[in-house]
Amino acid sequence: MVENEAAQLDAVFHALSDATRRAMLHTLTTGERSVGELAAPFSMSLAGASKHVKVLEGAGLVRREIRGRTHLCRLDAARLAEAQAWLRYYERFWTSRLDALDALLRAEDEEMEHSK
Amino acid sequence: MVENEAAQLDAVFHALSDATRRAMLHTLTTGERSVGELAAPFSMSLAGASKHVKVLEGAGLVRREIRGRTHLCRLDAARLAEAQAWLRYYERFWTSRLDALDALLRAEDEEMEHSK
DNA sequence: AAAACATTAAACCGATCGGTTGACAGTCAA
DNA sequence: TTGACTGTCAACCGATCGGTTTAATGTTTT
Repeated sequence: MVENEAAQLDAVFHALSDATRRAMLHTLTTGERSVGELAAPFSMSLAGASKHVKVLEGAGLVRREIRGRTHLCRLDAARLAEAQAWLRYYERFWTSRLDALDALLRAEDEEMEHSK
Repeated sequence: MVENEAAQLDAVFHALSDATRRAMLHTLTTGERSVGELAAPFSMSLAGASKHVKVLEGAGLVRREIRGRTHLCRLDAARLAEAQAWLRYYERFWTSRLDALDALLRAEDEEMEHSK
């Protein structure tokens, strides 16, 4: 479905860029759901919701188990972990202010250490 | 530009769903860059790259300072932090060692499924 | 066998996307 | 002042998006 690493992230971030799909993922954190159950909260045709589920599945965020006439969906968070790993690289650019404060405090500690 | 919280996430995740824009963000981690400098690595018209920068700016990931005839861009990671905060809610679905093992085994199953 | 149910498939719609080209505007240097 | 430079804007293109409706597929119930 998705070949390389970049395309993987493309698919995951694109899947997450829609509020309906994010809500579906949130629902799935409380347990597995059929497509119909996932669709219920939205004022949208079932076919429309089904396409959202397919996007989530295509991004690897949801796995589907066909059981009789219902399709049971459950969350697969591994790809979310990859997305977070990507974001983690940028953590230092918003924790830097805290880091700077930390460094400042440590320098003060050291100074006090020297002067005592 | 972006009103509510959901639309905010929409914009950020959408901005991140393109490899060119992700690469631009990565470049900006090493310091500020003009639009031309951001565009240089890509075989793409300047106007095309300029539109990517605008998407990043619209999502609040980049701030721009117009300085003479060049537009200096720098990373603004606060919105990335919000995206990560969203993802953090899902951490418990992959941080468990059992979950990780489970995911691994399922991935192997899937691979065998594809190769048969 | 027939009817009800759960879901996808296909065709279609307008909007947006990622990209181009060409014209334009502001700034700097000769 | 005349160019060169940096960047945006506007119009356009084909592809994809999010959504619909209608039809079809397969499953369960009666």
